[in-house]
Amino acid sequence: MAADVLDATFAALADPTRRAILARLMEGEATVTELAAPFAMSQPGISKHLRVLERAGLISRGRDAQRRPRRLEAGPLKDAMDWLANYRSYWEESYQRLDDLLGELDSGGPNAVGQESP
Amino acid sequence: MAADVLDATFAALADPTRRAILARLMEGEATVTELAAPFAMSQPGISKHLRVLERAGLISRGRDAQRRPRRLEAGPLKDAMDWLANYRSYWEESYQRLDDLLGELDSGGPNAVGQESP
DNA sequence: CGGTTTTATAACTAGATGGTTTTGTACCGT
DNA sequence: ACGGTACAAAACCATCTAGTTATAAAACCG
Repeated sequence: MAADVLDATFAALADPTRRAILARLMEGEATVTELAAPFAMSQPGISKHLRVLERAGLISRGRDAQRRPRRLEAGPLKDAMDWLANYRSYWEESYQRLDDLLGELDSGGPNAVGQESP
Repeated sequence: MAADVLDATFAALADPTRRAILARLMEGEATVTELAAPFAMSQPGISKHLRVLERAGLISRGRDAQRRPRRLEAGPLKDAMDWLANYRSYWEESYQRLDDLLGELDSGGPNAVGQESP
């Protein structure tokens, strides 16, 4: 799982405006002006956010006359979620038991749970 | 779900060094020097990354003599994953059908899938 | 006490980010 | 052909980020 894909995805998600844009796109395609409407921000400001989302592969651009409707592309979100899923046991009920278990296995040091290839 | 929590969490995850540190901490507590070892980076550099992770609530600091072992705190990761889970249907097989369905329900506008409260 | 280990802090730099205003470009409608 | 709408691109600015080196502080070891 390429590191820079996760880099770009998480970085794109680290901004509330961009997350709100993605949320809006769950309802379907939307033009730039539609996407800009809810925000107290200039249109070029929104376009910059859209460029970030696009470079992360989270949205794609269509065309309809002058309009360039954006569409949600959720693929990278799956990659992000897959990465996070490695940590699921650490926030679940069974956390303490599993943590202790790993602590005891520590001497052997097998990569038991899952890791990012560095 | 507070926006700045997600901001800090996703921002912290957007760096491969920090993700690798979290992966390392899955195996259990580790001191700063242990965490720094795998990287071609100065110790203060690693300490800065640790500060970012700590401010995002992703790690905590213990104490053992001079050492300040870090421990994984996975809580915020669950919040991040919960947010991502809203998009699950958009990368799954049934995506197209579900997307069309939402498009048709659009007029009524019930918050069917889930959204960030802005 | 004196030296070593471990970590933190400060000061600095280069480059990225998030926003602005201004301007340009493409397409529509009349 | 002309004016308006939709978007993009450029230039600029302030702030944040990721790294560095150098230094200080705290606790151990002998």
